[in-house]
Amino acid sequence: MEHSFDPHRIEQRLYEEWEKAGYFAPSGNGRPYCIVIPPPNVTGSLHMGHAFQHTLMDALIRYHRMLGDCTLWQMGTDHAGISTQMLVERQLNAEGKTRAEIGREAFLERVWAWKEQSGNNISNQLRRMGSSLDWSRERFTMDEGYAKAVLEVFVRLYEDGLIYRGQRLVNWDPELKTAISDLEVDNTEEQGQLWHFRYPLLDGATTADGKDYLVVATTRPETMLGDTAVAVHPDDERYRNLVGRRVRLPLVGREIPIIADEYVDPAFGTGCVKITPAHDFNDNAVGARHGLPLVNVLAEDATINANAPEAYRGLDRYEARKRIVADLDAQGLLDKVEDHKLMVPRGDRSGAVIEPYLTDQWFVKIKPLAEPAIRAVENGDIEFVPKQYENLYFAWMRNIQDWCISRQQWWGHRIPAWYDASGNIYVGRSEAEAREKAGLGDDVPLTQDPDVLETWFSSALWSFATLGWPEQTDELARYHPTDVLVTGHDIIFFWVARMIMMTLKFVGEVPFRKVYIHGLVRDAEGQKMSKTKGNGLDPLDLIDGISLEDLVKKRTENLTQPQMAPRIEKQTRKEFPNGIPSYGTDALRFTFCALATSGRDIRFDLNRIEGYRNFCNKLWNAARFVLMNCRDKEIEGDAELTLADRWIRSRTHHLLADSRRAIDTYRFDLYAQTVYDFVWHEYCDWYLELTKPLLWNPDTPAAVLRGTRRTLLGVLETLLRAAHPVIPFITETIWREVAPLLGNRHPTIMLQPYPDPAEFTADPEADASIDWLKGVVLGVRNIRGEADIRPKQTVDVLFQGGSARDRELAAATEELFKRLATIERVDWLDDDAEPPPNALALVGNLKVMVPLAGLIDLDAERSRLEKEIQRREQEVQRIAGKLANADFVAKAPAQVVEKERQKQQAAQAALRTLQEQLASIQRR
RNA sequence: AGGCGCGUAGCUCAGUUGGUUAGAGCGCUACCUUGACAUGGUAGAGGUCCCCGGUUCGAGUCCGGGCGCGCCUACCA
Repeated sequence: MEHSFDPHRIEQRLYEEWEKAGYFAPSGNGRPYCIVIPPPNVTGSLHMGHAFQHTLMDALIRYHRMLGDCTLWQMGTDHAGISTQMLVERQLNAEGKTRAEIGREAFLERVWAWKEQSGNNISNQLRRMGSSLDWSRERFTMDEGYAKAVLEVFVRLYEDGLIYRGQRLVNWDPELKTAISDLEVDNTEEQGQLWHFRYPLLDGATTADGKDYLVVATTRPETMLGDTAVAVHPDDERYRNLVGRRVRLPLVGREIPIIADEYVDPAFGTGCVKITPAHDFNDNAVGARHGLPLVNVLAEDATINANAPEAYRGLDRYEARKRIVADLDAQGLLDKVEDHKLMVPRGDRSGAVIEPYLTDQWFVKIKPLAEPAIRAVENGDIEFVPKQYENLYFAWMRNIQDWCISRQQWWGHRIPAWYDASGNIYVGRSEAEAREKAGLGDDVPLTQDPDVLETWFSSALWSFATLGWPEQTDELARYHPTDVLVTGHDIIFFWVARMIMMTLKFVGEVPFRKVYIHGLVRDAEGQKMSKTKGNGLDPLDLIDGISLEDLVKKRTENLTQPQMAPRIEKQTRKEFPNGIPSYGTDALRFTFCALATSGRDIRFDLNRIEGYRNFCNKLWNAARFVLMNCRDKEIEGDAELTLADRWIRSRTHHLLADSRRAIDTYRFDLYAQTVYDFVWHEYCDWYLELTKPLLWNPDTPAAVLRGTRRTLLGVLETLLRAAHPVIPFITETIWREVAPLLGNRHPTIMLQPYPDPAEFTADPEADASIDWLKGVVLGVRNIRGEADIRPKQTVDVLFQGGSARDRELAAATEELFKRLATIERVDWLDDDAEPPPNALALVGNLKVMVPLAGLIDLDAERSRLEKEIQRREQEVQRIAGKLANADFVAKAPAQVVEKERQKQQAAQAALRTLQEQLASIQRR
């Protein structure tokens, strides 16, 4: 084995080997266990969030595979309609072409080509992360079988009356020229203005204070071209007499009514609201209540259309806004303008300001689907981890709105609906079926709806469509419902909720039994990682390392906002002055697990991954030590276990129980910590050190050596299996060296059983003994450290006082004690003997003394003692306070009181001893 | 505006049903190249558990209020 751990020598080779051997495919007769991967965008590249999520899933998958479950990690990718289309369109534009020029068919060909080319990128990244996905069953949300599932779902929902087409106000992205769903709108607070306009009253009407106009306020002046009423609150005394009268809409000249509606807040502004039913969701509702006409004044690119006065036609909405304000001002109808903060709706992909826009779209009638989906979580068929996310789910589901599923795009599942010349709708699995169902002859020309379904409509079928539905496949029978969905809280509504609804509807069972929600990966400052901010990291760059120059280049290339480049560069140079060193996959995976605390976002920090790279190296070197001392050595035959052997076996028992519990409860952080702590602070810090005196002593009996070597190897082999789910590469590599020495010649650790705590006996007696040994060792080390005794300088130790058990343990562990604390001689003093001047440590009643003998500075020892005395005094005082409290003694459980009494005695005794010691030092 | 969450060492975070001296990693200080590992070892320093009040024999932990931060949802034109 190499002197230090080098991930590059092992990782890729191992993965290829595993994949070739077919270890990732389900096998055996165990209980089925299945996770479907949240399908990454096929044309994207994986970011830190993916890497995080995949690490957790792979840990679960490897764990269950080792438990003997028939384990499937279902692979697949998503066609990601809008994102992908935008991306390919940008490529096209860069070549000076447009989508419209090359036409639908050619464009789609191009997207498919790009998908083929780009898909490999993701596969490669997933492989580098060590993800043990079953590649043989890879699916794509637009592959043939999947398309069939989408078609089937659409048609059946339509037949059940749960999909309908209607003209409604939808969120319209004027840049992409498509409708989007409510969820795809991000509301951001922006600085804007509030314009106050005067709308002249007609027929001589006046307000209560004698004005011949009403003042309405708006943040979007251009929409006034489509106003069809002015509304006031029905109880508003100021305007009550005007309800039913009319105003003249300036610039347009239309006479519009003054109506009364509860929607108006009389306390805001003037209490008069202009109503634009075609361009505002609230106004639309008001309009519907009052039977107002809808006047749409915008074209699909948000320019002003022919329904508006000539002067504004063809103008962009913001240009029109300026003109309208200017024109009103010129007519003396601009009352005032105020600065105003408002929430601006923007498309989550394009960033364009969204317009509420009147169009024909397809909708899913969602309430009937939502009800069973709410019940499934209420009754525990599906459980969220952490639980609090259920509230979020319920809140959204109970207030859910119909879902707009049609998109005016090309890349996606084409809507299976056809229209005849008079606009009648025919839906079917094919045009032929649509005709047949309607009894339509071939002579009636039909045209298919040009639109596609939004991506999340197809993603919603993921759990069952990937397993072969609508066919009743073996996979569907075996792996559905899947066991757990691992995903981020940002897509609970987009995906999780919709998957639950669709799966209940079409499979009649839940898609998964648990939903594990992890946090978002942020940068070291807690900022969200994003391409625009240039603070993202490519997981592969952490695995392989990257130079500063390459990183800067990567972060500043192909920016949608190139003006950010200098800032990104500066920040990058500051944060990574030396680029990023290579840490390897195992270190990265371990970091993700360690950071996966429940329900919070994680901050990714290089210091952290560096620490876990060091951990890998520690494990590597521990293995080197073990192999060095066990290879070609006799380990078969009678064996005798030492106290240290029994102790580490006992600790192993706890490691296994704790690690299983942690994974079973999705506490990946505790799992990582348990493994780390065991490897570093128990196996390496203590056990390996405890074996050295035996291994290097020519007089150690053969049976003891055999016992020690078997324990060294056996515990190492076990902990490798225990840790394999999180650090697969290093554990496999070491395991292949270690397992044969134990007679295990299987080719891979991957298919070995996850270790059972029962393989190792809990041994409280050994635990207590080694704890005692640690106590005396640490006592002496503390003296040595505080007195600045050189590490190589041996000292003598005197024991005094203590119990029979202290004597027993001291005798049993003398050699170990001497080695671990660098001690020359150990002697016992009679209880009544006068010890020589010394530095003192207390372990229970046992005095552990290091004679000063010119080694130890009196002043240093005095201050060490004083510190210790002060601590003990505080303790004594605190306990005395408790025990003096009659209520405590009377009401606390007897055992708690008794425990305090014992502590009290011990602390007092210790304090006395320390004070005597201090006095004896003072005398010198 | 409502809902959810967070606030513990310089930093990032654990802390189960309320009960030893509140822990870890990183960072910091001192010493050390000792035959697995300097990607290391040994010792050490470092805390008003955000604030106020309450329940309790006992609160980092439970309850109420406040402050600060984050997220989600809905928004007054």
